[in-house]
Amino acid sequence: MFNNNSIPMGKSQGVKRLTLKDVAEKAQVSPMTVSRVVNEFAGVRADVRNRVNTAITELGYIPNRSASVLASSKSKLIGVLIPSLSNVVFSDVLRGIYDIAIPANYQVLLFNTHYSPIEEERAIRTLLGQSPEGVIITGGEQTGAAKSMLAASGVPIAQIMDKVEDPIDINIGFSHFEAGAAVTQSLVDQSYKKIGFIGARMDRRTCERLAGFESVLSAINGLDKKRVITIPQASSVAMGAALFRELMAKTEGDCDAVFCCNDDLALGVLHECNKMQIKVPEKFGVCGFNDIEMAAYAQPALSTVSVNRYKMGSRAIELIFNRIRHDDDTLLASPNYINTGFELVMRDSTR
Amino acid sequence: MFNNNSIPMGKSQGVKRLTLKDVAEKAQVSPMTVSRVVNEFAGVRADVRNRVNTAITELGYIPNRSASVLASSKSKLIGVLIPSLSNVVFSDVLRGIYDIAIPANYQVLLFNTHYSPIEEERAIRTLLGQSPEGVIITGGEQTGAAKSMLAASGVPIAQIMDKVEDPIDINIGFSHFEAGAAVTQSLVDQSYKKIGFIGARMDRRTCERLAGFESVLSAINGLDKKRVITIPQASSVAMGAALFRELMAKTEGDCDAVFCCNDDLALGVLHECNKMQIKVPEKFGVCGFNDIEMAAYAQPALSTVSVNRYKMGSRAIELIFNRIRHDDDTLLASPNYINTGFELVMRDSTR
DNA sequence: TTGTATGCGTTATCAC
DNA sequence: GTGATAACGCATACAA
Repeated sequence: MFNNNSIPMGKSQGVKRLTLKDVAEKAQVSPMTVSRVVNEFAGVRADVRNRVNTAITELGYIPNRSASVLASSKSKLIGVLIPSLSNVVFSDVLRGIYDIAIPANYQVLLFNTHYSPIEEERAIRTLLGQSPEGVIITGGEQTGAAKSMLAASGVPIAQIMDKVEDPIDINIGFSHFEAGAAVTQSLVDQSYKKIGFIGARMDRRTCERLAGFESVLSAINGLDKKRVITIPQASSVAMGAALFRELMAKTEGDCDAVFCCNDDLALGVLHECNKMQIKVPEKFGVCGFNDIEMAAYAQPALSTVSVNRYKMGSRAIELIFNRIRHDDDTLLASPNYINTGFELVMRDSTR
Repeated sequence: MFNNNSIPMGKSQGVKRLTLKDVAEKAQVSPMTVSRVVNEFAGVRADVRNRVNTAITELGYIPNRSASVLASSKSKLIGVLIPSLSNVVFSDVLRGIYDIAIPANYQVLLFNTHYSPIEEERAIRTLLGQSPEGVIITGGEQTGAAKSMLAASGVPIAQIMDKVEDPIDINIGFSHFEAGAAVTQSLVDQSYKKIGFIGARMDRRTCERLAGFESVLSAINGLDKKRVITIPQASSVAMGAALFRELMAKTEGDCDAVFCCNDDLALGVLHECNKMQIKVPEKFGVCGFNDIEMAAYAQPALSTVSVNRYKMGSRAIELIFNRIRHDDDTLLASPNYINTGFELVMRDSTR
């Protein structure tokens, strides 16, 4: 590695910003008329509009949003708070959000909360200072202060990913408890007898999946806490491999299947099984969660749970837009809970 | 899938926003004093500051950024333009950016350009309306209008990912041509004789890698265009598998290695080789690009090229901060090209 | 250490 | 159809 350093440009900051007035003078109209043209108001004569538009392009005028927001209190801004950027799960959600927001001429202000309610609260404070017209936030574990700030803001709030017990406003997601239970029941049905659980990060949603897992196994007296391996750190393929080794060590191999809280971990488990020559799915079943693309291409193809990530994002912002448009019209307003569901995708890593 | 719809809240918009004056009245001081407390200016007596602070928390006051930006022309905003959100490459870059920006109390405004210079130009126009203090943008393929808007804005601009020929301001990245050439040379050195190339998306950087590939093979008379398979669509594991089949069909199997423009494609190729019982690396060599985590866990472990994605993001914003701080001090300013380099990581999918 | 006057660039509102 | 005026909420510059 080497650097090719050269001399900096040393740009000068003192670039006077162009305003409506500059354009107005050039086009021989009042600033107000320019404003009307910029905002594409109907009642401007064609020739005037043309004169203004050429002035705008010739000068390279760009409207000042801060002034506009201040004067009109319309920001065209949606705030989005997610716990992680380095997770396909959230990049898919984000795509869903952007794909609706951008064509509607809205901006997205994105905050990474790093799975911390404290950081989240700080982000919310910052966000609300920008007068967003809506907020999309992950899950329902906000601090009390955060929740009341959001509620007090008076703008539509969508809590996504998770079915939350006491939604602030809109809620879009699915029950991770049910999903965890469904996976576990499926493993039981495939006659695995000694089923373990591997989890990392252990945020609310992961804990719910674990709870679903435990509830199913408890009911049939099949729950053994030795087979539950969790860790607060972030998950990764490498972590999956490590946790699998821990599971095998702790149970002395007395385990014939594992439900991993996500596909990354499961991929690590699969890799480890290959290395240790453990036959999957005959001797050992592996199930992941999320159905990332790689799951279908693993060796053997990974059983997992498919969830509508893109849709959670896109529906969230659609509902927010509904609220924005029909704010005072309760009849036209939309539902405040949408279950995006989940689907078991059983491939070759389980029987 | 099913929905649990219930009755909406129907929030009222008419929430009067709290201002400095409200706090000032409550704390029995002037608005200016409140402003000083909010901005943590030194010269405010402790008891006054406390009175103001309690008033702020009691009322739940949140400063209006638009007004602040308008009055001070300091936005604490960095604009970031990337071509894709659903690509680990960029989520790592983003982490690098956020990890520096947020602790420095800066916001990031993120735009997805979808690999389109037209969308990019539109995004730039929108962005500049928000008075950002710096801009991070991918590569150097902006439209003429985009480039001049950026230059005219007078704020630091960092073009990242790629070594660009005529940088607007700061440039951080590496030569994809050199990287492509290095991979190809390595395959040649491992005595692969009939090397192919598989590429999707074919943006500037991918084309550069291909050019490097071609230059090395041409030099030794080993370039056969039949072995170059490219497609403009997005890449994915599935696409890698499909393109590999196409490569095999077009060359009638007369090919003993392939350089894939990224790891997703390479993973698809590997999967296909397994299915077709083609021995990797003995009969067929596979090399990817980017070194995503999964590469090391593929079967066999994937040879690839490691690049400093996180660093491209973090250095970019660090340099922008340098520019912001030392704007008028040319001596203290930083270099305007930084080569973040690359590294061949040869694993088991090549000899 | 604190307060007052003024302006930032835009839009709402009302004249013309 | 177009223009004048007064906010919007805050920070700069200066006065006290």
